[in-house]
Amino acid sequence: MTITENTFTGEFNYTLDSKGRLNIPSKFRSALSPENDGNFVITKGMDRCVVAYPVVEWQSRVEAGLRELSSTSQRNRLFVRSVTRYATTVRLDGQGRIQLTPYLKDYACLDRDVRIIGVVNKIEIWNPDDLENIEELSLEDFDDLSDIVIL
Amino acid sequence: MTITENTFTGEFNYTLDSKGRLNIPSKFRSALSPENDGNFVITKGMDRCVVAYPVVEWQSRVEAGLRELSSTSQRNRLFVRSVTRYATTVRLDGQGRIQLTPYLKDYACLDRDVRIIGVVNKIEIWNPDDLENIEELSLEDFDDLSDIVIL
DNA sequence: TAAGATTGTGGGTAGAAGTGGGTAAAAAAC
DNA sequence: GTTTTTTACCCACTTCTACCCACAATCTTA
Repeated sequence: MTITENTFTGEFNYTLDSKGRLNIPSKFRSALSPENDGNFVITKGMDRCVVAYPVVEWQSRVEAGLRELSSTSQRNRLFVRSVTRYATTVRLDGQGRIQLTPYLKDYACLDRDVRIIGVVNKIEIWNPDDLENIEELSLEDFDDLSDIVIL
Repeated sequence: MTITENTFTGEFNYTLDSKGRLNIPSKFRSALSPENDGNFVITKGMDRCVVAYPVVEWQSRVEAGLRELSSTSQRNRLFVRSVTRYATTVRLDGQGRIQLTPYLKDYACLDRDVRIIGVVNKIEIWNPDDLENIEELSLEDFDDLSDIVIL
């Protein structure tokens, strides 16, 4: 089984400690640790959150996608830069924690309380307030999309 | 026989114990335990209930669909998040019980008394009072739909 | 009907998970 | 080259979880 088949789900509340360390849910660690070097890549997410990919996910999906983007349009160039320049490979410490970069901590307004959610092939790290304030999907939209994913 | 052919039916009353554990009807356990890792996925249901899918159900219906969705549109991102963040893989303990997450327990207003019903390919977990109220509302539609599904 | 098996419920406990802090090595600054 | 800051590793403590055993009530079967 490849690591890309692993799916991250669930929601977890943690706190950044005084040293700026962030715990990673133990349910997610197994997808990161053994054959996957215990490393993953953190960078800027879409809606003011921090995203974390297992390195294989990052390489196959993100890097591959970024390579496809034509760099003739300035819009694309800006996008590719903003994704890659803030991307950092991080490693779990002995207790399963990571260290966020100052930029990402600032970008996602992470102070002390942090909410981590699993989103299929990646992990998202949020300020709890921001996550709550994200506009909920309208019911019509939800129903439309539920045709694709039958609940 | 594949697990997807299994159909859940019936209604059962249980109680959440002091540790927050919830018994799963023994009639449902056989569809979950042996070849299916004993795991299933619990998440938010449509009408303030908690739904539980056997993992294979979840993977074939939900995961497969979610992976197809492009995350470039915010609408899609909201949808994927709203599905995965509340989903948790749980395992039956030796006595056939599961542990609900605090969020889902709160969402479905589950305190002590709990009603579990089988709904074809999934299980629904309800506050008994909520379930009764829903039933009353849908009574007038029952006859209409009975034309399609002949009982 | 009696005996055994199954099921629902409760609780103890070892180990895991989350959190905090000390310290030495490494990096950066002076 | 020395000092200061930062990082990473280690250990410690608390809380929580999962596993185990127990037992009464119900169901099954001989």
